[in-house]
Amino acid sequence: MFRIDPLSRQPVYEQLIDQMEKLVIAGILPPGTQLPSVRGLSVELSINPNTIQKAYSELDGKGIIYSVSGVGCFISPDAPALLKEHARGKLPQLGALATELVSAGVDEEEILAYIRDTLKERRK
Amino acid sequence: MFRIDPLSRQPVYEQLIDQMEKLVIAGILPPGTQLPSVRGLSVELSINPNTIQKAYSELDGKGIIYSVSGVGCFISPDAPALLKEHARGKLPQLGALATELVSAGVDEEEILAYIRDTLKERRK
Amino acid sequence: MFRIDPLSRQPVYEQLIDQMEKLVIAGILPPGTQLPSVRGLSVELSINPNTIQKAYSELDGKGIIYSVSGVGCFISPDAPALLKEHARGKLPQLGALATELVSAGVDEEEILAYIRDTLKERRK
Amino acid sequence: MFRIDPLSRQPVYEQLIDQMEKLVIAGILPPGTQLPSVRGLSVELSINPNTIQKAYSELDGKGIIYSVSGVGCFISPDAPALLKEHARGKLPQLGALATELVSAGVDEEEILAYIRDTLKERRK
DNA sequence: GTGGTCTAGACCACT
DNA sequence: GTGGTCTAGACCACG
Repeated sequence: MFRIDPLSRQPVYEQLIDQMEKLVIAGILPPGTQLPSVRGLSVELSINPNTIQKAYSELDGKGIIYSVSGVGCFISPDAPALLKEHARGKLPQLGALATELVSAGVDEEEILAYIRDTLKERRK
Repeated sequence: MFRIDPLSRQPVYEQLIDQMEKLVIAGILPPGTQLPSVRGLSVELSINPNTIQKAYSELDGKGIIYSVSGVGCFISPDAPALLKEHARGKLPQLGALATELVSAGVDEEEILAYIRDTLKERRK
Repeated sequence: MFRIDPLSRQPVYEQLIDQMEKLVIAGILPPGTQLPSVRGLSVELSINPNTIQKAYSELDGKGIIYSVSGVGCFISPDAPALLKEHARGKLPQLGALATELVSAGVDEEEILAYIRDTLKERRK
Repeated sequence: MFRIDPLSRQPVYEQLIDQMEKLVIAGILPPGTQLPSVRGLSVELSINPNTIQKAYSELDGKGIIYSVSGVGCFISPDAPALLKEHARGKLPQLGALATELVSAGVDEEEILAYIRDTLKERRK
């Protein structure tokens, strides 16, 4: 369910958070779904339980999941809304990247065409 | 010439590299230009000389600059070509970001319009 | 009779205790009243019997209720007195909270007015 | 500077957070102040560095402090405003406590008088 | 030196 | 069994 690259510069717990958020956005983890237990996931991914805990704890802090002590962790009802809200905030990041490419001599139309193609590919 | 934000999550030496590369791409630092000395830049930016050194040696490793012992560092003749090559490699990154936004419910047309506007703004 | 929020950070058994105590203070559960059986309450609230048991035994330890083997649990004659005694002990806690708010810049009069309003609301 | 009670039910890292916030509100730690280092504080309080780290990390997440890797942690410029904003949100908590006391038979005037006295004491 | 991440292993409270 | 906290000790990147 999760794929971790321990060699990545990105911390393991952040990889977990990112993947969890993508699964929620994709609707694969709808609100109310119970997440794998801290210990269970830790053996499955051969990662220390504390690292899983840290990821879950941050997601809890963001309101993406809620955890009931002694029971388990669950996707929060507000999770999809929160994440969609947050996504729109990444538009400037995209604009900056595009600007950087154009400055480097990549043609504007090429960029737009590339994005269109990528998204078309996605729809299949 | 350089603006460093010591509070940024991005390491100072990476900020130096990024800005140097942008200046080269913009043609402000054409090939052959001599760079400020490590010591000089360190006092100007009030940054540890080791940090400047690290940025310079990474740029050297990439072939963006070359250093002549006892004389100084200079922009490499291949620098613009190298950087433009490298920029095109970032297209997939842009596609991934766009895909992420669309998955989160941002409209495709909104994304393309945003990029067009950003680039139009840039041309002014 | 009881409302349990399993998502609350407060343990379920403590929620039970608090609500039981409030019912006693309010006079809804006068001394001598028999409490619901552990098993009965557990199915009614869909809660683990152990959790009910823990709440009852803590209340027993405080002297709020007493349990007669094979018969059931009952509100102790001293319960109202005990609880009122205990309530007065919370005054310092209230003072500390008020002090904290004032330190944070909340106006003293605003605090007193808020309390007056809250209590007036209660009397309705 | 900090007093930790390892026997308290409240986690050590939360005790640290609370005390830090109170010091900021009291103006003892104005914005820009550098906090004790993770390791330094850990030996001073004879607490594991990870626990200090967790406290700092949560304060960073809230925006109360910001941490510069390799340099240190500092009180954020927005810290006082953030905390004062948050404090006003505790008014309902105070109202609930007062209601509980009144239900238990404590006189309303006694409560108000107690608060007034506590605050008067504070001003000295 | 600094903050940040990770592992290993332990203990606790709750259900 | 669950999540949560804590300790001990290690390693990394940064300045």
